[in-house]
Amino acid sequence: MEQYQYLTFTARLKRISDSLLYGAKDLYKTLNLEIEPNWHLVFLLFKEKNTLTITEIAENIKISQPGVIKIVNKMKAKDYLKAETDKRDHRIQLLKLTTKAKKELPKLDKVWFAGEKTIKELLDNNTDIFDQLDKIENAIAESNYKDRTLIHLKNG
Amino acid sequence: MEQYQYLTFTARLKRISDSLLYGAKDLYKTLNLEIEPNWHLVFLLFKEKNTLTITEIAENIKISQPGVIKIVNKMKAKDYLKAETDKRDHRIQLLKLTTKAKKELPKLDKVWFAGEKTIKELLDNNTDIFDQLDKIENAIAESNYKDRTLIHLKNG
DNA sequence: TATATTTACATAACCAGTTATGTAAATATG
DNA sequence: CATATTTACATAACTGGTTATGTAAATATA
Repeated sequence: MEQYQYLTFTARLKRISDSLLYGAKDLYKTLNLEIEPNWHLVFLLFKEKNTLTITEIAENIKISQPGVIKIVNKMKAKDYLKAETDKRDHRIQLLKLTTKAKKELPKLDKVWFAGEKTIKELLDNNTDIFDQLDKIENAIAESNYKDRTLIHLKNG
Repeated sequence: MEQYQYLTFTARLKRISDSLLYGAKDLYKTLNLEIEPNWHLVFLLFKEKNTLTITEIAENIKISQPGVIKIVNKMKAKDYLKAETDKRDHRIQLLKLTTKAKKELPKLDKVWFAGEKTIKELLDNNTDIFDQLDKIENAIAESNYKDRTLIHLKNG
């Protein structure tokens, strides 16, 4: 399949991201941590702001709002997040880190820092791929896969 | 989150691959095609060999064997693949393209070719990313995310 | 040749997202 | 000020993979 670089691109991205994801799950299990992959994205946001809403989290970590609800509910269930209703707008959940979360954060930070080192290593300290991913994301935002492909089909 | 390039890398790969995946689904639906994303990987293999087994497909398209079973079962249900049992080894399914598949293939090839053009466009004709993905895959194969991260944790 | 191991495929349970849709509260509009 | 629209969150159904485990057939070994 090596000759079909473009046609295998999407599946390849999924395979790599899956491999890192399952690796992280496995790591947390080995370390007896109650966290899951990608929760660190939420924790990172709380470094800059101590109250966040579902919508804010979704916008910032670029995961859909129902996706964020699932993450937040799991984090609540493990006592890492607590919520109170906004007094001025009862639709809004004001989310905060719990005492447990704050207490565990230094330990978790160490694990994420080690994970960051791994990614650096895997990328061989070459940051070019970030620019390339930027370009891809921007190009998709401009016109997505379906629209572009329909145009190519039309133009033969 | 822009400052956390490494920590957001995995989620980013998933997001891009998801976006391309859902785009392809949407495209096929619009074109009233009964195929699904990644089936083209299987079709591509049949260009070189007219009989394949589940295991062979899994090895070549680098999807797990249960994953391939799901794809193959769906392709059978849509009458794109047929199977007969190997007479010498009754565990083995010998898979072949159906008449319908062969008949539709020229049309499908056009769609995949257009999709290939889109990926080229999104990558801005820059093939560097393929080499970078190679490196990442090789590095993971050498030592995976979990093992590497445990070492980094240990070494402080 | 009986038993242990390996192989090929099948099934179950899970995973972390997605889209589509619903509900209730807040805001904008006629 | 009543109604329409928008917003924030919730829920359902689905996606395309994954890992773990099971089963039956084939092969290797004692």
